[in-house]
Amino acid sequence: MFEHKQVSLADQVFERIEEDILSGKLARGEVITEMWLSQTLGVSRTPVREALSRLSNEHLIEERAKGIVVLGITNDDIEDIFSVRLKIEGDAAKRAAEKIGEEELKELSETIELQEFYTEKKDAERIRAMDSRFHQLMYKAGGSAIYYDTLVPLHRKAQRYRKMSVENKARAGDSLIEHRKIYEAIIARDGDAAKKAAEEHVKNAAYHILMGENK
Amino acid sequence: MFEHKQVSLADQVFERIEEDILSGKLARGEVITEMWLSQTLGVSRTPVREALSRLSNEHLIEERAKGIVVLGITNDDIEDIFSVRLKIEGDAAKRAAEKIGEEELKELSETIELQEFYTEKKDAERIRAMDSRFHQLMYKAGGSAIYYDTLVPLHRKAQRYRKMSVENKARAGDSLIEHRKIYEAIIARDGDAAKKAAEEHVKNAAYHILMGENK
DNA sequence: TTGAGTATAATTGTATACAATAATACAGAA
DNA sequence: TTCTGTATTATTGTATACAATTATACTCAA
Repeated sequence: MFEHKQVSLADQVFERIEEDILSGKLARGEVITEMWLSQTLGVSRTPVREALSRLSNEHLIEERAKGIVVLGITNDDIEDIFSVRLKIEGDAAKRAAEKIGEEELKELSETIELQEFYTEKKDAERIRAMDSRFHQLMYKAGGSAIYYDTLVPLHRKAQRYRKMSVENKARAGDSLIEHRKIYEAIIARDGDAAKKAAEEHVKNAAYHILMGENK
Repeated sequence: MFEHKQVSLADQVFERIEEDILSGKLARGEVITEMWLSQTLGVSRTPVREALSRLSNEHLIEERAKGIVVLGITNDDIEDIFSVRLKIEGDAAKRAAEKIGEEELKELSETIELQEFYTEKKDAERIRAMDSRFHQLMYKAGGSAIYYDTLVPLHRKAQRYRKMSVENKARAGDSLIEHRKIYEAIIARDGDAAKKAAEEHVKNAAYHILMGENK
């Protein structure tokens, strides 16, 4: 099924550092060096540099003359992310409903099955993975590289931000229900319903993550 | 003024290859290798790889097992780019009007002055540079890294696509007028007017670039 | 002729070595 | 003490060397 292409050290390093930044393990403002990362992670500077280059593109770090300063994301960033997603994710869903192929539909269905399974087992880590997979499949199914590339990093950042999004049981259950609703609209090839459901889903996720901050 | 930070070989290589891809010099589907680029450009593989990594992030190339395949962008991509920009660039302009600082305002003003100067001299290359600068300053002035990072690559791609956007004199003049209108709204701190002007500008650019294709 | 299997070579992924640069510490004078 | 200039050192930028992988070509048998 989900064929795993050879995952390079650079990829692993990227995932690891991104995770550490978004989860807050690497604090905003902290200054680190390539050598330190290289030694800590037990790889040479080459894959580290490649990972840092990507992180820099995504504005998660800033490469200074001497040392790398961790930027991470702020609550304001999260607000902006949902502000943007609110405006375009609906259209991505609509396109998905109109263009998705049989194979992708099957993958989407399987992803939801697994999400349900892990939600019952309360396996937060895998719930997150399925959430990512669902959204990425949906973005991809629309057939637009532009929408995909625009939305994927936004979703990644929002999802991993302090592990807030699907951490608690209530939200995990709601999220599953909302995914199902989007899926149903897509399989029915109902673009408008998919758009509406996706927008609702984004709105709820935004509400949860932003309100959750103040608890 | 516009302080030029040390520009690395990797940066130069990135610019060069991006330009070659977006202008069509490197054709869609073409397969190239790191070594070939390295020799052609007269640098080692290291900066080439760094540049390729970024290009890959932007979906302009695809790194295969053996060789790199040029993706570039299609007319459909251009449509999608304007579809997205149409939805969010207005808000970016609105935020700019609300949050811009004195220093940035001055830069914006100077950029328009220069754009006018180069438009009169019909210096297409520099007109493009000023167009980029204007938009990037506007995105930045809004104070949101998310909007900035989302919009900059979209604008870059649209602008360089086969050098269509500000190539002919008529569009260059209109573009200048539209920039002025956005600028006037921003300096008046009128968010709604800025939003409207920016949306109009995007709409006109889209019309020009998409209709221009069919001539 | 065609197909399978294997050897070869080309290409990428990673590590290391070297060069350039800039921040820091320190010394010395005012 | 405080400021300035210089030397040192830490860090990044680039090149090269090495390892691993995979596509391609070739050989040999059916």
